[in-house]
Order: sequence, then C-alpha cells, then structure tokens
Amino acid sequence: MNKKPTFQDIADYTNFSKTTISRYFNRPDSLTPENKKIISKALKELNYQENKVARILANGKTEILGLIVPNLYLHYYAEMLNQFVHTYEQYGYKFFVFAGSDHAETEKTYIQELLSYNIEGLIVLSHTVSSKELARLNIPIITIEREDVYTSSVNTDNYLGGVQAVELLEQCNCDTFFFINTVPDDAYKKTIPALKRYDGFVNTCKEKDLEYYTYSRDFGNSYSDMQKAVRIFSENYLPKFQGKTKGFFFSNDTAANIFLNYIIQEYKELPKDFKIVGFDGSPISEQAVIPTSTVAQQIDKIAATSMELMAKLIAQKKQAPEKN
Amino acid sequence: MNKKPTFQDIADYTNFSKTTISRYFNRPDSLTPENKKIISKALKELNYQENKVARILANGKTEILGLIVPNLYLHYYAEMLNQFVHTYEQYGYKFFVFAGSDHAETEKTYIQELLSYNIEGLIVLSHTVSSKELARLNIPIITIEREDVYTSSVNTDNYLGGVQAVELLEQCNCDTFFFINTVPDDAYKKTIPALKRYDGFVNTCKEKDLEYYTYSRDFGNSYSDMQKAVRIFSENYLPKFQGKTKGFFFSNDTAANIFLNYIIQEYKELPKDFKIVGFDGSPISEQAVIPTSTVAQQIDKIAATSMELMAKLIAQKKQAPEKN
DNA sequence: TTGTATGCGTTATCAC
DNA sequence: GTGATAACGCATACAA
Repeated sequence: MNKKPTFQDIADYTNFSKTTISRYFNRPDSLTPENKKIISKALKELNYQENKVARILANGKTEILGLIVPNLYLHYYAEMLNQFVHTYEQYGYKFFVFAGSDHAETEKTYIQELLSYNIEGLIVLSHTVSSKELARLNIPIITIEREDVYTSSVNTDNYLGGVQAVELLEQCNCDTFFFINTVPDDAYKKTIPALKRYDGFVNTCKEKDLEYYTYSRDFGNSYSDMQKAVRIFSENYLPKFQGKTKGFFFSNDTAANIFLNYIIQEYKELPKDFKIVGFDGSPISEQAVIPTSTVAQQIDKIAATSMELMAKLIAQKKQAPEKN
Repeated sequence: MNKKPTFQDIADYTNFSKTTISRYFNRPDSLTPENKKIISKALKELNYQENKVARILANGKTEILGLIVPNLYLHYYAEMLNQFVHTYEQYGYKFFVFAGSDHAETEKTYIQELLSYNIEGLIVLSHTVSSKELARLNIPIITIEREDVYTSSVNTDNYLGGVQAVELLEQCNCDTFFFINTVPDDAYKKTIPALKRYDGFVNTCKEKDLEYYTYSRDFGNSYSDMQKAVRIFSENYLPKFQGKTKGFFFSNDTAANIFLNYIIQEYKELPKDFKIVGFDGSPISEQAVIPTSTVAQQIDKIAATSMELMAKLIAQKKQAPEKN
C-alpha cells in the first residue's frame, strides 16, 4: 500500500536533505564520493524510480517531441517513424505520434494536445496545417518534404531527383517518359517541395527533346484507393503507347510498386518495354517482385538531419528570450 | 517575453479564484452558466492553453501508454501501431513508442524510461522481457501474441489458424503441406502463443493423414535477412518436390510475400502447383503481385480488444489499493 | 456555488 | 559541500 519512494524518502533514509539527493542526479560532482555511495545504496535499497513528471514541472524539459505523419500505411512514413524512434538512443527524445486525418481542424487538436504536454519541438510531415500557423506555435518546428515557407525544413533535392529519373530511364532506352504524381496539381500544393520533381522531370525532358507526359491526380488515402487509381491510369493510357519503350517515374515508391504489381498481373511478367522508377527509397522498392529503381531519398539521412536541426533549434531557444 | 497564462492569470482577470477556474474544466456543472461564459471568454482572450504536466503531477493521470514493438519493418507491427495510434480519438491515450532492440537489458531501460513518465499502462509485443518481470511493474500490462503467463494478453486463436490453413490448402488440392515458421523452435519460445499454429497445423495434417513438413528457423531481423532465409529454404527443399502440388503456410505475411516474390522471380509467374498462405492479415498480403490467402489475424480487432482490456485494467486499478 | 489551504515530487535560489 | 525554502501549475479536501 506504500507508494513509490521520493527524494524525501531517500533523504530521510540517508539523513541528507532532498536537495542533496537531487544534486546526486544533476550535479554529482558536488558530492563527496562517500556520500555518493551512501545515496546510491539507499536508492537501490528503496528501489527508487525517477519521476520525470515532477522534473518537467520544475525545470520545463519534457524530452518529448511531437511527430505528425499523414498516415502509416505508406512505407515511406512508417520507415520515417522507424528512423525517428531509433534516435532515442542518441538524443533521448520520446515521440508522441499522431497519424494525420487530412482535416486541418483535427490536426490542430492534435497539436493542442501536444502543446499541453509541453513538447520541446514538433516534426511535421503532414500537409494540412500551413507553415505560417505552425510558426505561430513558438516552439521549434521542422517540416519535412512539405510547404515550409515559415518553418525550418528538411527536404531532398527534389529537382535533382526529377533530373536523375529521366537520365535513368533514358539509359534504359525509353522512347516515352511518364511522370506520375500521386497528388493533385492544384494551386495550393504548388508549395510542396516534392513538386519540384515535376519541374526537374519536365525541364530535363524538354532539354533533351524527349516525348513526355505528366499525370497528376489524387491517388487517394488508402492502398486500395491507390490500386484503383493505378488501374484507371493504366487502362486509359497504356493502350496508346504499345510498341514504345515506356519509362515511368512515380512520385513515391508505393505507387510505383502498385503499378509494377498491376503490370505483372496483366502480363505475367514485366515486359521489356516497361521501365519503372520510384522516388522514396523506402524499403518497399527492395521488396518488389522485380526490384524497381529508386531515386534514393535516404530516409535515414532525412531523419538524422532533422534531429540534428531540432537539437540546434531547441538549444537556441533555451538562450533566446521568450516571445509570446 | 511573458509566459503562458495559468489558472491564476485567468482567476485574476475574472476575479474568481483559481479553484473556480479549475472547476470550469473538471466540474463545469458546479458553475453558473453566466460565470462559465465569463471564464470561457477570459480563456480565449488570454489565449489559455491547458498544461497537462501540472495536472499529471496533481492527479496522477498521464493519459500516456507505453508501446514496445520488436520492430517497425514488419508490416504486422507497423499496422498494429497504426491501429493503436488511431484509438486516440476514442480513448485519448497518447503512445510512447519504442522499437525493440532484441536485448532484454535495453528494453528494460525503455521500460524504466516509460515508468518515469508515469505511464498508465504498457502494451508489449516484443518478446525479450518475460511476463513475470513485466507483471512486477505493477501497472496494467497487456501482451500481444507472446509469452503471457503472468500478464493479461490478447491473442488470436493460433491453433485454429493452423487448422484453417491446412483446410484452405487442402481445398486447393495440395499433395504436400509445409509449415514455415520464422522463429527457431527452441525451448524458451515454446510459450509464445504463435507456436500453437504449429500444433494446429501438425495435428490437422495427422488427422487427415496428409504428407507434411515443418521448417522452423530464425529468419533474422531485417528484410534482407528474411530474403536470404527464404532462398536457403527454397533451394534446399523445393527441388525435392517437383511434380507435387505444394501448400505453404507461413507464420507471417511478410515471409509469405518474400517467398511469393522469390518464386515469381524464378518462374516468371506463380506456378499452379504452388499454394501460399500467410497468417497475419497485414496489408502486405493485399499488396502482393498475386494476392496470397491469409488466415486473417485481424490486426484491427486485436488492437481494439487490447484497448478495451487496457481501459478496464486502468479503471480497476483506480479502485484497488496500491500494492508495491 | 465559490474560496482557502495544502499537496503532488522535483529543481532553483539562496543561504550557511 | 550541504540544507531550507520557494517555485512549477493544477487538483482536491474542507470551509464558508
């Protein structure tokens, strides 16, 4: 029926003050070696477990980061989460994970919830909330591969990715080049950095005077939606290009993989006149029946860079004066 | 430079006491409608944001659960996490996610970290820490598909899964039946409920007097390891069974999918004398080139059941006296 | 219905 | 090198 021991219990047990116990953890140099041993022993004997909640209230450091992803069914995001979770060993940050709802209002409630826990920073991969609103939160924020006008961000060189995709497909002797983008190409999303792949692809095709087509649609929010979208694309476009060697550059690996599977189901194998390139570099591209090429996005690097940047932002904030 | 407003600020602003402000949130019925409006208005004007850290220290409720998975590259676990994360809407619990290390000691440090945040419960899908040790933690614990002698647990009917797999393969006119288990079949892991699939498979085969083989190995900890393991199995066993219709029951969908891909790469299609069944029901089975059958494990149901159970355990604990 | 006083378990600020 | 005391922001028993 007795509760967890506190610093006060340890203090009583050792005849020190709880201040000294606290110092044992935070400034151990200021204790004599003998006293350290005494306290260390008492901690074990009473089976002390640290209480970070109380520490947070006292010094404000939660060691918690928020992470908002659009979903977890795209391998890209699952892998990204995986990479972030594993930075615990290095940075000690725990993550509150929210999978987006596509509704800005809902994601804002997520953010409020995160703020109520005094998270030290927020990493955003979802697209619904604008960087302007995110910036207003006055906590370190990093956005990844999305609109980032008002936030720090980590992105791959998407333009270069588009260029490299064309070059890769060209080396495969393609006659016709397709860019298949799984998001609608409307005005709002122009600011998503991923759309620079479009520019890289198109400009390179123009320079090289290649025959190219672009196809931007909302491929939906689930695997089955994407399968439907792929079928629609295939049935409408493929018949027109028989006999030509076709190069397909997909804006993410999952879509590329679905397309690959669709083709193999139709032809029982991947015909020689189909060349497929994805972008993410998520593990699914290795898992494909016939591995597709990928313009590697190096998810691990993105996560590592993000955490470096986050650590810096947090360190900065400690020194800077509060604004809000 | 001013800080976030507190109840005290709201109290000063409205000429109430901070107790009343607290009650506005916790027992709103005890306030008059007019006063509620006054406070509500003040909260907006001062842009109040709730502070759960302080609330936790005062009432002990963190609304945080710990979740330990073995990894996130198996679709089964990613999907499981996905399902749990989405229970936020219903239960309001946030999750601290740790991806296992295969080292019991490391996972124990994870658990200590979780405890230091006063998590309300712990959900364990990893295998390294024994249920006996978990039970000693004195917080609500749910284990999923693992050794669970001393903990509450949620498992599928693995035995039935083995039975159904055989029946499914039998309907496909298989001559020979394979059970491929991706974990070693050693003494320790005998207590993992998943191994009852083995019993279900073997017993059913015996009853029906079928020709069957079992193959239990450690398939490793990464996708590429599993690919190697699949190749080794295939090269060693398949040549001996040419001409027979072979039924393969895999203990997880990822392995089944890798096997499927391997076969298709070898034969350019799935030969008619190969029948493959997986177990998980994770989305990867839908994603396969040729969808494999799955003895559905209904990940969504498992997560839902786990959360129901967890909610009950937490409610119970509130009433029961503390032990430790 | 509302207010007062106290506690939650740490850390930070001063003393000594 | 160590200790007393006041925060940190909220919840809750008890009073009024």
